[in-house]
Amino acid sequence: MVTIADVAQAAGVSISTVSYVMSGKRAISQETRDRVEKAIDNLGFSPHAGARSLASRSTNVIGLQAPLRTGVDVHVVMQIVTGVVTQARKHGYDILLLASDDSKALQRAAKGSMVDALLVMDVESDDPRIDTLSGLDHPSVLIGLPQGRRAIPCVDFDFEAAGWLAVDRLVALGHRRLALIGSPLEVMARHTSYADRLARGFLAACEANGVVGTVHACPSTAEAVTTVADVMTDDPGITGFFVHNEGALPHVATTIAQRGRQRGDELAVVALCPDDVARSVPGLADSIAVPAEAIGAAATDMICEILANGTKPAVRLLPPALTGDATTS
Amino acid sequence: MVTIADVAQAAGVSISTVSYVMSGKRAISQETRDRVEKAIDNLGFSPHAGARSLASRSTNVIGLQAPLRTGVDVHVVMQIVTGVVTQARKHGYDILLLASDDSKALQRAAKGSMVDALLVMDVESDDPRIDTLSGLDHPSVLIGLPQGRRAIPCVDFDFEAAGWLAVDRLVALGHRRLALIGSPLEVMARHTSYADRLARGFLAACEANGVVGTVHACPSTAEAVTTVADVMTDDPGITGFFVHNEGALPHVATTIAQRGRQRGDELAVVALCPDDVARSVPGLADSIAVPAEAIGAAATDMICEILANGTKPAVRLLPPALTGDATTS
DNA sequence: GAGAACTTTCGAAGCGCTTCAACACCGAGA
DNA sequence: TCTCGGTGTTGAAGCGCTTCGAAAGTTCTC
Repeated sequence: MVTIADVAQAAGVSISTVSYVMSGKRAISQETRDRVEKAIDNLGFSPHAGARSLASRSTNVIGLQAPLRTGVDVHVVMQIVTGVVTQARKHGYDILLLASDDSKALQRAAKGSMVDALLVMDVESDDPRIDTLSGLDHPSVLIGLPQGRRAIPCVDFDFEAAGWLAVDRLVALGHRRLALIGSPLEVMARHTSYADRLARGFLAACEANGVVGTVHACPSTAEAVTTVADVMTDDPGITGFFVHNEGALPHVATTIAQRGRQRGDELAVVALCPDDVARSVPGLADSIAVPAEAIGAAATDMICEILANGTKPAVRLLPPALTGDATTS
Repeated sequence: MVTIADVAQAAGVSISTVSYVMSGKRAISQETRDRVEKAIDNLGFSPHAGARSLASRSTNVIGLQAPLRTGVDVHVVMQIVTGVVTQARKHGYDILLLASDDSKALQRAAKGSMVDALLVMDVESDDPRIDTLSGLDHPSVLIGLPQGRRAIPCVDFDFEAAGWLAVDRLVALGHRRLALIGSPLEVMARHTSYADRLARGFLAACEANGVVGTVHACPSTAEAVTTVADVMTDDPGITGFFVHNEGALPHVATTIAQRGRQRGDELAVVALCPDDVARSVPGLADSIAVPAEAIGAAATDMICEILANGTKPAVRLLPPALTGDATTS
């Protein structure tokens, strides 16, 4: 193993000079700097992460607690993680993936000085982990938006605004009875933050626009077909659909298209999902993109800024935007 | 911050005694052990990961290079990662998620002493990373099965055997003309290890059984419908289908079921995908499970064993098994 | 009853790095 | 010429832990 001492010797300088060349925390003459950098390259030196973290009291690692269960929104989770990992590297950080989604895992990482900060995904309304995080002296950022006091900074997509946007679009297309085909029942039941916010925005917008809107839970499997069929049978007047359910989307879109053809109706579907998912569903005119990778990147930026400047807690919501036909019409 | 010195003082023993209590590397009397453990609990001590890795020259972290791109098989990737992370914790290891999928990332992690070992997913036939790994003095395991010399241990699902199993099943059901509806063209084109192996097993089994088998690339979007329709039109004699394409599966299954009803034919579909994906597709009688989480766990077990015992490189392929109706019939 | 053979505990030397205080050197101002 | 403020560099003191060699105490064995 090549150590900083080897580099120092090769460059004919002291150990501390090498350290200062690497960190840039003190002025070093160009000449010495060149010599040291050449020695580093020649020897293929890279500093020992553990030694560094011991001496500097920081690890350059961020802990990420991601919901690794298969289920709804695998694509979204994956893209958020990608965004986090990629952006973190740009700030010089690495990502430690925490195994379980409980408070213990967070404490273990923090108290063992394995990470400088924590990023937590899939937060529920009054998640016990929020208290845990407050008790830690490591900064943290939530990806999601819990209810109540917001002691911890949050980053998320603005699902409420997305609800409004979808309704506006459907109303502009002339639809007066709208349905939100949403997350599976269990997700709605446990009041997952985003499902709640989306429904709230959707319903408020319907009311503001003077149109009728209903919210329907929907399994994210092929059974979605039944759900949509039921909705359409129960109220044949519904002509505008807003779908937020990755797994169900293809089934739902197909079913609605078929029915529309059968009935000779002008039915419209606005989907809420990542752009590439939307593109894989044929005949989907309108969609609102969930900028999953951007969410991950934004959360990472925020935590890096906190680490760098010690800034205050904040909430950041990424605004929704229509893609597809709507943008060109 | 609570250090080992605080614990030692509280327990009235020396620092090394505390260390030995934690590591178990030397005999400590029950009495002292109790006292030390109580002190650890009381003070809420957890050792500093960096200090530990500096002194012990091992990090208890495994680097994982996962393909984080969205696309085919998100579920499979996610489940493998879950398997890795979960199993790693059982062995006392944490997972560092590498950002990019190139050799640089591997070297950075290894040479910076950030990890004890490396786990690499999504390996292609002659992947440059294999040479990189050989050059490192960190052990590594591939999740996948590259061609050629196998200097690095590999763990994967036995796709070739899965091809045989599917054919056996379809033949047993009386089908004499079979089609493999496989990965998207780009995956087949770059000769991704698993796609090749699956086709090889499928075709060999067809020949051995004296039946006709053809292999078809298939987009993993709704366009899969067209592909299957074409296949069925081109050769109406095909009655047995083997589908390995997560995204396409629901579309393919539906299309085949419809056609079967229209034509009054007994068509059969065997799917190759994780169990829960299979369950979400209605009317899917037979499926061969891709034990994605088990693959991740097995790879982790292997690397932990190498770390612990310095065992030799090996290849481990998890055998396929039928689930669904077939298991009960 | 003395030495061998354990068992249990401890002291101290690092592991490779960061960082502070201090030093050497330089040209500038008095 | 002497001092002063910079600038560039260094020595040494840790950071918190592991681990080796040895000491101290205990039990056997002949």
